[in-house]
Amino acid sequence: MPELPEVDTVRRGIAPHITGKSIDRVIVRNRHLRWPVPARLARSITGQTVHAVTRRAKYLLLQLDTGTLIVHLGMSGSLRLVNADTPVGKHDHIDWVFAGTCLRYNDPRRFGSVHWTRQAPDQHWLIKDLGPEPLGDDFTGAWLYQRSRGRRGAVKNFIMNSHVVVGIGNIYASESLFMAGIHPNRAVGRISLPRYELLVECVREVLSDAIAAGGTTLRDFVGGDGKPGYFSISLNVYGREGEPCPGYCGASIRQRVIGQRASFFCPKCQR
DNA sequence: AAATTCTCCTGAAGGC
DNA sequence: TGCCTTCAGGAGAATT
Repeated sequence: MPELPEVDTVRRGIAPHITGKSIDRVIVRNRHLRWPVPARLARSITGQTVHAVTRRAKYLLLQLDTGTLIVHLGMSGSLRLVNADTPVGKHDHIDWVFAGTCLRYNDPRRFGSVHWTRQAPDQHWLIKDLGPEPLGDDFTGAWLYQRSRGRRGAVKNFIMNSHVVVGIGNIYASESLFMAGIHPNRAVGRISLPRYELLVECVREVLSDAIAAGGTTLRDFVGGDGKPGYFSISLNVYGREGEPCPGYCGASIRQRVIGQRASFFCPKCQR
């Protein structure tokens, strides 16, 4: 399931191949995604040039002449660069055909989405209320501390809340909290400012390491160059229930469900 | 307001 | 070519 590093890996993979090119044709084979693909999509954007490929949270933003395509990969979506004559596979929903290449959107589980807007992307309803980027200057320990006052939830749910900070999915939430030595179930109101400052640094390190390495995934993810984005990044705790803590503390990694999601942690190192 | 639950969907995994 | 059940997972929507 693509997390922010995977989405950014896709962005970097496709951008050089489509930036500056015009969309010759749009083929929508299956409109059924999380929200229906706009019926007038092809008519709206055919002939327009891609000026930039950027990212906000896990949304990919393709800036065209008169608006922006907002693409989300859900948990099983992928974008691949193929030849226009590459045989169409199951769950290939959309082609954006350019001169010499074709951007193909595939999403077996249909949790992804494609929107077209003439608004500034920051004004779009999917994006306007999102919290700060985890790698941006607005994401600070002071921000987390301030936002956590008077709240009672578990810190893992807190940092996965897109109104608090975007782009931290289930895998990297567990990894960041392990690195920071904070128990995922700890109440947000019972974490000090210095610990939030440490957590921010750990989130940044985990995400930027993953971006540098090309993104992590468990399955389904395919990079913009058509190669699997999968790489054996050393996840310290995620999926490692029962294994020894990488901190050599002698304890073993535990799993429990927090906020309906599997969470992995060391019961000794994380408090 | 904040917290919790529900929802979409397919394919993988596991039991038999 | 085995069939059936269970379940994960992003994140907005609905509910409490």
